[in-house]
Amino acid sequence: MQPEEILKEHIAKTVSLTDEQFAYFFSHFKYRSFKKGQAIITEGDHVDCEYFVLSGYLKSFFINDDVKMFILQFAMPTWWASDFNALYSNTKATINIDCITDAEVLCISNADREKMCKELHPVEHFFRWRTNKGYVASQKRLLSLMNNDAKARYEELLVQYPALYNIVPKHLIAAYLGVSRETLSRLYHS
Amino acid sequence: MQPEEILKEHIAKTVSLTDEQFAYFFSHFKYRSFKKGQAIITEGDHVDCEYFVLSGYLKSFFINDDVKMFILQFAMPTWWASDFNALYSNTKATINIDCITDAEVLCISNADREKMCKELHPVEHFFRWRTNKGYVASQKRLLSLMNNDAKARYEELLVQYPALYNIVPKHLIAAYLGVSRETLSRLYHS
DNA sequence: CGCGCAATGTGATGTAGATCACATAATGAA
DNA sequence: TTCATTATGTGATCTACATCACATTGCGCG
Repeated sequence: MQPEEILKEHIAKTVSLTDEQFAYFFSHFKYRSFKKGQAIITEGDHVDCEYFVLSGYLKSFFINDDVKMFILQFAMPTWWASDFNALYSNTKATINIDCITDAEVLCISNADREKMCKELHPVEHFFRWRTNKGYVASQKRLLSLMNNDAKARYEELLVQYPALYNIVPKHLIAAYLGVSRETLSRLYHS
Repeated sequence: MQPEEILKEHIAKTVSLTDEQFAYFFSHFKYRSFKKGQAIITEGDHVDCEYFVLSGYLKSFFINDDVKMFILQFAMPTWWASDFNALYSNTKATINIDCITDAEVLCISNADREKMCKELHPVEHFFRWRTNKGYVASQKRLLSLMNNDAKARYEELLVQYPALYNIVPKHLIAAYLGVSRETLSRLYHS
C-alpha cells in the first residue's frame, strides 16, 4: 500500500475529509526512510517534526544519569511518534527516538500541523482524538505500573501487542516494563 | 471571582473567543457544588460529564482488588477532571473521583463538548491543547515513576505543587506517589 | 565461514520499600 | 467535653527486584 493510502485510511477512521482536503493535507508530509538503529530524534536536538510510521518499529526512550534506558513507547505502523513535550513547548528534545527495525515514516512539521489544524477543522478534530487516545493509554500504563508487579505487566504487554514478542529484543521490553533484563528473563522462564 | 470569569480567563490563555461565543459556550456548563468526601464519579457509573474545578480539591483514583488506592490525579482550581477513558469510549467508569475538600465545579456533558467542538473551531483547539498538556504531564510522571525512587518523586511533587503539602493528607500523597504511607512517613522524617 | 559483539541466561547477594503490628496524635460529630 | 474515627509515626520483618559476575547463545558482517 502507498504512503498516501496508509495515512488516508488511518485518518478516515476518525474524521472524513474530501479527496481534495486530504490531498492538501497530505502535501504537507515528507516521506523519509531510516535504517535499523538509526536515530530520528536525539536528546538536545531541536525538534520540529512529528512522525507517522508507515512500516517498521521505532522506540522513544530516555537515558538517565546512570546510562539506564527507559522506553516510553514503541511505535508501530500507523502510530505517531515525537518528543511531544519539546515539539509543543518549543524546547530541546529530552527524549530520543530511533529505529528498532528499518522504518519508513511520514513527517509533518509542527508549524504545518498547526496550520492544517487551523485551516481544516476536521484535522484539528483528528489530532484532538489522537492525543486523547494517547493520554488515556498513558494513564492506563501509569496505573499498571503502580498496581501490578513485573510479571503481570509483562503478560499484559504480550496480550496487547503480541507482535512485539518476536520483533523487539527482550532487553528493550524490559526497559519498557521498567524492570532489569535479568528479572525479565527469569519471569518468563518460570 | 464568578464561575463565568474563572472559566473565561482559563480559556483565554489558550484561545480567543468573542464575548458572544464565550457566552454561548458557557451556557452549556452546569454549576455544581460538593461537600468534602462526596463522590462525583464512582466505579461502574455511567460517565457523561467532565468537570472544571472552580474551587477546592478533587482526586481521581483507582481501587484494586486488595482495596489499595492509587491516585491518578489531584485536581485543583482551573483543572479538569473526569474518567476520560469512560467518557470518550462510552463505557462504565473504571476510576473514581471524589472531593478532598468542599468543592465547586462546572460540568459539561460529553455530547455538549463535542457539539461545542464542532460548532466553534477555537473550542476544539482549546480541548486539543488541554489534552495535549495532560498527555505530556502523564508521560513525564511515567518516566519519573520508572526512573526515580520514592524520595525523589516526593520532592519533585512538593516542588511542583507545594499547596498539596498542607491541604492533602499524607496517605493520599503516598497513594499518588505509589508508595505505602509508612514509607512516605519515613522519607520526610530523615 | 568464522570472528566479534550483542543478546540472553543464571547464580549469589544487596536493598528499597511493602507489610504487619501497635502506639500516638488529630479531627470531628454528639 | 468526650468518645470514635481517621491520620500519622515507628519498629521488626519480609520480598520483589536490582545489581554484579560470568557463562552461553545468536547473529551481523568482513
